[in-house]
Amino acid sequence: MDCRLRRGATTFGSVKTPAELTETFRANGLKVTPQRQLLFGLMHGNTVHPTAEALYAEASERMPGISLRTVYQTLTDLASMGELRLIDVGSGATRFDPNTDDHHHVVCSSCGEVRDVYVAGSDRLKVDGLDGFTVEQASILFSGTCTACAAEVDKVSRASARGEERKPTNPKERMS
Amino acid sequence: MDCRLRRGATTFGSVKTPAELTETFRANGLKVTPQRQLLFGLMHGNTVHPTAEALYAEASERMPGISLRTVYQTLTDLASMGELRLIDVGSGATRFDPNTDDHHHVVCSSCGEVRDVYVAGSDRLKVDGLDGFTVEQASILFSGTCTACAAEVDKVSRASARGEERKPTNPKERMS
DNA sequence: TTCTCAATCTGCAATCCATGCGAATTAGCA
DNA sequence: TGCTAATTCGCATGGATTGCAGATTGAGAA
Ligand SMILES: [Mn+2]
Ligand SMILES: [Mn+2]
Ligand SMILES: [Zn+2]
Ligand SMILES: [Zn+2]
Repeated sequence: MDCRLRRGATTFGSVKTPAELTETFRANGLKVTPQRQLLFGLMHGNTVHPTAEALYAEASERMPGISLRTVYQTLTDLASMGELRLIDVGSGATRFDPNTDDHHHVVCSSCGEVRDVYVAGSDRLKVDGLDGFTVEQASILFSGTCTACAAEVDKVSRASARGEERKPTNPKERMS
Repeated sequence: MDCRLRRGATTFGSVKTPAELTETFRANGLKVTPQRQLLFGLMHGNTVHPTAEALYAEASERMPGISLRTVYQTLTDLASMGELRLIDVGSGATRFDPNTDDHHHVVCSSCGEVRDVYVAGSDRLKVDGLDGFTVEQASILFSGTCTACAAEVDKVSRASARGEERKPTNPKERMS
């Protein structure tokens, strides 16, 4: 199937609904607690690739007192059941992704935004140096500048050309 | 040029020698200390993608008393001058790579070994979902099993078939 | 060569992210 | 309704990296 077809789809691909996750948890002998249900809901259709801390912040609004420990616990459970992917974009904290399709990511080196990208032909890459390695998986991380940040940079450089003050930079960044 | 030509080459590509790095440091107004020279040497031609701790261990043998802080400092300096690449294979600690060629990596999910791979055609990938993003860089991380670990697994499974004990697993692993 | 001082080194504290642990609580079932 | 294993939660712990400041030193000046 052409990956492009996925864009604009009204469903969330193979992503399970909170109700389905409830089923899955019970089927695996795990209890379904209010905390877990809340997190099922927060992750469903979530495309921002949040960190545990970010989810904890959201969860805390709806359920004051929920612990960060429980957020980590539940996310780990979901991941070990294959309902969630752990993403590392090199920004320090692990990001969680309910999209379990075969896809990759772009990260904005300015604001840290992470988006899904679908890559065609990644399995046909000519790779030299494997030297016996049995490759089971490939993950591609693109990095660059999102449209919003590009606009911002543009605005700033124009302002700078007018001799105005420079705006402060945004987040922390590492790995060339 | 065909990447394959790089294999078995007698030089280290664009990698600078310790002497050249000394030049570069002085040219940038940085002092050349014994600690830095030691690290220049330890990194030159180093293909294992060591962590800071690993380098610290090596460095400590030749220069007892050198501090981990200095190792980090020097590696960071080298990286910010573009003489070193920071690699994140998701194993927790950043790995340092004197190979500044355009290349990618394979990591063995069993023993953690990291090897260079040269990928042809990565710039011709069909990527969907970029949605305005300006991509400046793509890094591909392959993961799988190295030949040594594959042999080990094979040996173990054969032993297991004979009813013997199973060997313990190796390192820590995360991210599917 | 000696002087001088900014750059560097080192040890330790602090930070961030994540996990271990154990007492209190609770979901799910009899 | 009551039982009990699973879960929650707060706190301690651990790994990786950076901040800080006093002691040390490379390298240009005299
Ligand atoms: Mn994703
Ligand atoms: Mn490399
Ligand atoms: Zn951005
Ligand atoms: Zn291996």
